[in-house]
Amino acid sequence: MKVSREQAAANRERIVETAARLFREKGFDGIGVADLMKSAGMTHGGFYGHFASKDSLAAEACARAMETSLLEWEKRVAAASEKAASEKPGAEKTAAAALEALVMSYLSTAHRDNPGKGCVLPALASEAGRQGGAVRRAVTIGTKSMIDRLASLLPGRSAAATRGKAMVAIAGMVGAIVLARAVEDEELSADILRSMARSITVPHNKREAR
Amino acid sequence: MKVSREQAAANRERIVETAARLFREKGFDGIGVADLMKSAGMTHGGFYGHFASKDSLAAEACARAMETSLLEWEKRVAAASEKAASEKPGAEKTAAAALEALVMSYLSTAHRDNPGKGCVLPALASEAGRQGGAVRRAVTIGTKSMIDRLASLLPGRSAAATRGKAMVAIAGMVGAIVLARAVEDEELSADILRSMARSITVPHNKREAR
DNA sequence: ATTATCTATAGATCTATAGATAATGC
DNA sequence: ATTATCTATAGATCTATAGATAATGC
Repeated sequence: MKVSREQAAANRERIVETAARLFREKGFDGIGVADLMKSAGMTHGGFYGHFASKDSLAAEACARAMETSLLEWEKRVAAASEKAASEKPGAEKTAAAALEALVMSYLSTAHRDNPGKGCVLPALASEAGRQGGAVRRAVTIGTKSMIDRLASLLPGRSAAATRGKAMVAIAGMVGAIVLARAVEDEELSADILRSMARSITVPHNKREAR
Repeated sequence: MKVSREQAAANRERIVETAARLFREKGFDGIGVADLMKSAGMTHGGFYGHFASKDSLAAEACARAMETSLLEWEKRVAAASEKAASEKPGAEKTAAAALEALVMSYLSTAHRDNPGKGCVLPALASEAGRQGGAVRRAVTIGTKSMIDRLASLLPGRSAAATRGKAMVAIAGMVGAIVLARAVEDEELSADILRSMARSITVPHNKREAR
């Protein structure tokens, strides 16, 4: 079963992508190397030709998943910005529209119900804290990027204030998805997502008007 | 091998308490029955005289941990209320003081650094979503109680609005602790906690004044 | 107080599964 | 990259027994 160099690279890639999905779905301890490889269409033994250990794959899969999420954010921001800019002018309005698009998609039931395709933080963050250094570093980098990206869309009097708002928003979104997934009560779950979305996107001076 | 009936009940109790701590520290899959029993001062074999399975213990430990946390909330609220009532009158001020005490303690570095003694939600929620029904039910009940308790301390024009605020607060606090624990950057970690505490306790019309 | 029974625990063991390695094949 | 295998560990079960509890007898 000799494979070309490209084929081997593609296989490795497939392992990483599969792991990124399955770890988010089942947790680091919820899926084994054998099942992982099976899902990627290979057999158990081949794994160690690509990775030093399961831990090492975990770190890479984490980093990958965070990068992918951020790329999706960019796409969403670009789409919403373009749409908003053509409708009503003003950089402020455009940023607000992009922020709203991002938040609504993050706090959707679709995201809640598909952890394998969603953000790493609500799926794995509590386990990541107990994981090895490489995983934690990936999470740290990804979290910072997300804070920065959100901050760029938020209004604020100072850079520090804006960054603070961004941290509050990210933590709120992560916590809302975590709780919405944990709770065994559809109504409550949806309510948590809705309340959080409202608190981030609706300016406070307009809050009661809605 | 000495066992009175009371001793046996005390042993069971110790297993539950030990599990409540170790599951929060290491995750459901991070600690085995043998090590658990060792930590509780017994040997592996005795476990199944007390519990049907590890799962069954997990559910009980979860429920216990949430109940304990809520009792601690009550103590903190009582202490802060008493202090506030003696200083400046008004039910509103008292509630605000109690809320602040609760939030500051939840979002402290002490809580962040001691998951074994802290809230179940940031410690286990992402895993709980994948756990059996009994664990999820315990988490659901606990989460609702926390929302209700927070709502009772928050101002709001309507019951629904207040409840929404409480959900936002809980999700924000859970997310902040989760991120603060996951991130490998002390400054960022502390900043997340601080920003979240500020966003919950400081009224928006006074936000910039600080 | 003595005897019989019950039961919580220790210690050994079983079975399944996990991560990892070695041998094999193309 | 496959297949077979190794080693460690996990949850769970089994057996024996110390010591508690209950029944019996004086």
